[in-house]
Amino acid sequence: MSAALLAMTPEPLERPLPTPEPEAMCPLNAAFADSQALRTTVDLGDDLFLAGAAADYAYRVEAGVLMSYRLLRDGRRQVVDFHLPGEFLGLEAGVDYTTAVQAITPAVVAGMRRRRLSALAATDVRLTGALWAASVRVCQRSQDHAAILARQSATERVAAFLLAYARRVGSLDDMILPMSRQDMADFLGLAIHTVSRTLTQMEGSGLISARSSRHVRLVRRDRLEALCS
Amino acid sequence: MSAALLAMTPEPLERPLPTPEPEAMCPLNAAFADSQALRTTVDLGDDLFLAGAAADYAYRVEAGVLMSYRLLRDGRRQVVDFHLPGEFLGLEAGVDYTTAVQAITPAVVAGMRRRRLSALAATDVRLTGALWAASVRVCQRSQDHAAILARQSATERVAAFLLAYARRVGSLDDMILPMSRQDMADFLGLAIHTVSRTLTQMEGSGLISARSSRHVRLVRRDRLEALCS
DNA sequence: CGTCGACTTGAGCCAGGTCAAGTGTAGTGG
DNA sequence: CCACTACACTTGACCTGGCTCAAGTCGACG
Repeated sequence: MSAALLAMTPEPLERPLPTPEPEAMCPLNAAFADSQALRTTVDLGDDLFLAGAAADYAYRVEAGVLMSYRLLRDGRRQVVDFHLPGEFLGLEAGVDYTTAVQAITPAVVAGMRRRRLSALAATDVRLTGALWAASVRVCQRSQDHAAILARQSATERVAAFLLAYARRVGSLDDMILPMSRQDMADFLGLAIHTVSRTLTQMEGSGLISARSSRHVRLVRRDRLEALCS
Repeated sequence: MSAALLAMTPEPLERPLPTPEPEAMCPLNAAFADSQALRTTVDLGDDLFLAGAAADYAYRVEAGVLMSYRLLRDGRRQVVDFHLPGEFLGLEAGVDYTTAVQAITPAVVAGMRRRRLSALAATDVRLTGALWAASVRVCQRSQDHAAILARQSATERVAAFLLAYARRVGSLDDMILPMSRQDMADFLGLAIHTVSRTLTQMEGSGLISARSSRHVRLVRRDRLEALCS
């Protein structure tokens, strides 16, 4: 555990990706690559699992994009995070999942029993470290997210989101946003209208350009960065 | 998705602590009880460590209350969490701490090298599990916190905070809040004035009674609960 | 070409932020 | 024992960013 733990670089929303380590090197990827991991496709809009369900499986996103979310008692929805290929789901769960996970594009995931993962981890220190490190990363992301939600203005939130997402997909210029405006809004703690207006303003002032509503290009990254106080 | 609505119980902040297992039973407590853990006192207002420092140590709070926080680039402060006796600090860090930790009352902590903790964990599966579980708990708390920050009104936030804090200290009726109004405000993502006004209103409508500004009594827990949508 | 869902845009309002005094209350020194 | 200071907290007045409500507009698909 020590080595993997110390080698870890928890990645805040907006920090260069911590060296997406060579697939072969990451014990977690290795675990999911083995024959016991079973691939499932998830249709657009379908839930992979629901909040409150027994957290028996962990998943690796093989293709597509998913979104984890919670529903509040009054029906409001809080999007916790988006999940891109290569990322893991459910590692940081306790006994039950605390979020639901839904596909926002058609997706493929590799699922693995968490018991089996635990069993493997019991004999593989590097895997243990990787599991812990994965939780740490989720934790950091969530704290970064909280900081944005607590204090930032609508413009700052949207700018931070665009930059973070661009960084995650490794996009150099333009990118497709797979999520709806509502998904973004529920992630950023804003009304859908505010997200829409903010993007329109940003385009108006030349920060971004939008080929279509889900296809944007970050024209002035520097000025967007400047917005993320 | 429809089913998710029914399944969900996204109790923010206040989910029952995941079995505060008997001290003797928890391998983490055992680890910190050993001779290698060294006790330190932290004066009120002093930092135990700063954000960005090398995360060499993990700590267990022995006495007093501490607070973890981040400073944003523009000087705004985000309080990430409060830490009561028996809780751990720094377990979920990566290479560096991402928050600073400050004592909001005089405090005593037991510190332990994380390398040593890792070494112990390498030969003790139960300790490994406990470490992981601790990260998971931090992660959940942080997601709950994010949900509150994203969507709740000032009144909902304050109510959720009071109830969660009461539950954590196990208070039946009244309790001392060790943190300043500003600390609360920075935790809840509100202006200090809003926190103050909200508490005044709550007292006005009989939800709480305040013997002094930091000594409150939850008079109508039921109605406070009702506020946490 | 019509329909439907996703998105945009406008108008008005209000919760909560800002600015600016006040009111305790705990030290501290005379 | 009483000023005097300092800091934490409260309160008021006002303003504004973002929410709500209510139409549009756009694009995909039959």
